[in-house]
Amino acid sequence: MVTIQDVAKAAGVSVATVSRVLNNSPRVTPETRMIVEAAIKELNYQPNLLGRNLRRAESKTILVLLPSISNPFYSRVVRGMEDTAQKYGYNIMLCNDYSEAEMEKNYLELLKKRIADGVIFTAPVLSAGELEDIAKDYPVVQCCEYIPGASLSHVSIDNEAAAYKAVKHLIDLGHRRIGFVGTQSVFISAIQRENGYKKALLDHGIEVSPELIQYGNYGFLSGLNVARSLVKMKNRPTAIFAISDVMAMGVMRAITDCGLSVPKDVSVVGFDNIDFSSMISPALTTVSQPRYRLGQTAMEILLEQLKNGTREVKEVILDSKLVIRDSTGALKSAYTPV
Amino acid sequence: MVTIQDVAKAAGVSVATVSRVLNNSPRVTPETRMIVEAAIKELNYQPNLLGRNLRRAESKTILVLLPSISNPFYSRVVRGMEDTAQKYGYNIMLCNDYSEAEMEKNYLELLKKRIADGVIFTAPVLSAGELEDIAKDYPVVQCCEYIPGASLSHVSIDNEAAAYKAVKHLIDLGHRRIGFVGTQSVFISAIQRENGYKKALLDHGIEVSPELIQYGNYGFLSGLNVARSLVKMKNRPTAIFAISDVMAMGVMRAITDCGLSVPKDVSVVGFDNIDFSSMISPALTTVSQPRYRLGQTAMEILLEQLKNGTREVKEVILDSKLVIRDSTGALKSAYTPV
DNA sequence: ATATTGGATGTAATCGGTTACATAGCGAGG
DNA sequence: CCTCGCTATGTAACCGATTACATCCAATAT
Repeated sequence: MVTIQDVAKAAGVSVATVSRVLNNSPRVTPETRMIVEAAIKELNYQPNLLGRNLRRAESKTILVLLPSISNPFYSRVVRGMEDTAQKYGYNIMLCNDYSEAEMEKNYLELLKKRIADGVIFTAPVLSAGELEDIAKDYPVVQCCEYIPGASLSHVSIDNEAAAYKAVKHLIDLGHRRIGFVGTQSVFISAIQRENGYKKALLDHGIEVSPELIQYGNYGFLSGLNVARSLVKMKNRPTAIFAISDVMAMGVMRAITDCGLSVPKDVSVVGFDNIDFSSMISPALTTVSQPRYRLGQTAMEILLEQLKNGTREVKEVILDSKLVIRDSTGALKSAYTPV
Repeated sequence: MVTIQDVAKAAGVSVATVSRVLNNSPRVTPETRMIVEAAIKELNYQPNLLGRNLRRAESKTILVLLPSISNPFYSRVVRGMEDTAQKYGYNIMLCNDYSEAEMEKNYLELLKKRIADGVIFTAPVLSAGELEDIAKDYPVVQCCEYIPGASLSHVSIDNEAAAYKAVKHLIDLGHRRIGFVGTQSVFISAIQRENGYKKALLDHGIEVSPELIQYGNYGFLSGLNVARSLVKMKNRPTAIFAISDVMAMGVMRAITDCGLSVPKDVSVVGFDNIDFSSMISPALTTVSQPRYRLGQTAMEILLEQLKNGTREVKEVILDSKLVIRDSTGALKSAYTPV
């Protein structure tokens, strides 16, 4: 392995000078710089970052925790983080935590072991206290999901407003019996989306019926199962709002399995606008989040914290928008007055 | 930050002894071991891996290059790699190369910079020569895709045999006009799957018609566009084999867009068995690869190479299987004799 | 009692960089 | 001609671990 020593010897200078060239110090004569650069090229030298990072007490890598790369929602978010990190000379370490606290804790050890300088959570399952403990020692940002109580930076959308918009769209189409397919999870988005659903109903004089609210576990199959019970009701809903596209796909399947059709018999709205939501048929009406910008902003906040050493808590809310496709249609069974 | 020095001081021993405790050296009295361990716990000490790795000249992390985490095929593959790496005390560094040679080269610098000890490619776009250059200095394994010429280890399935099986299934159902939707890419899987398609036809006395072979770029939209031309032919195929599930979804959309139905009018077979292939309706008949084991095996080979310092070239072919779902059906327009 | 041995522990070199401080060399000003 | 000051470069300490080698001590052999 070629080291800075070899380069120094080859160039006939000291290691300090080589280091100065590497770090663009102005205290180097143009000629010696040329000589050193020639030697670097000649030997095909790359500095050993373990040595550099040890000395500088930094690793130039950021931990990014996400539930699983199989969740298609996060790919654009990650892209935003990647691009931003790269712009500032950082690498990211992408880790699947599979929504397991133990996994998250394991990966967080990398901070203490100096393999990473900071961490972005996308959907933490750790408690507010645990997160705040980390944040005492290291920069932390939450992206997408966040823990309301914790005094930690986060960037996210207004899930309640977004869900409100989605349900209002159904109401505007004439629907009055609107089912909800969600989860009883720790994630704030699930709670806020449910709140948005209820608020939209109430604001439009529609009663919230508990039997129309069903909980699954984010999966396709759970969406399917849960929706089946909705569809099989004697007085079934004419529209269903699901808090994720994958669950919405389960809902659509439940509907077609029962011999009904989307949107003719039941309209369906999802959430997230994953790529597949436009590939299925009928294409899914859903809520689109600014995923790239979510990741980008989170990374910028983190790197800012790292640079300044500050721990200022920033809360950023980005806009979302409803994408209307083919899975929603006007209620046509009756001329219900709006 | 608490260092090994602090622990040594707190325990009243030398750093060497602490290090020996950390590394389970037998040359430590049980009592002093206890004292040291108490100090470690007391101070909540974690060794700085930058120091350790520098000294040991290793990083205990493996680079994993994949086109993009948005490709749902790779999530299980990565899981197999992750679990295996973890078992042997390694971390993985997951990198999206977006099928860009420049990106791949950038990430490979991490090897020379000592941030990673070896690399697994899933779908390299670099040339055989470039890959072999890397392999001179570092352990390299190809997983899923590979470059036929290169003398590098790889683990993969027999794509030709798998495609053959898929097409034979269509033939067995009575289909004779079978379309092919593929890509003209650098990836061997695309070539082998096309070969398998052709071989299956020829082996069953069916002529290969160039007009039934269409190329796109792996995307949903390209699958859709390309399939549209197949479906609109006056003498349209009664079945279509696509080399990826995402393309197959495009194909299905093209068919339904034309007012036809799957599988009644046209049967469709995909490839990869991504999660979504069972969520859409009709559920897609497709080829399932042992994704977890692909990743696991690749990682095992890599770590083996790393441990032994050998560069033995291993070529592992795992089994695949056809998963028959609802997108394929018997040809019923005529009683074609088999 | 002394020499020998072997195991536990300590001392210090080392990995490959960065950087504070030391030094050398040169030009300008008196 | 000497001094001062500035700049380019070198020397060596340092980051936090590991580990070869040295040392110390107690137990055993003679």
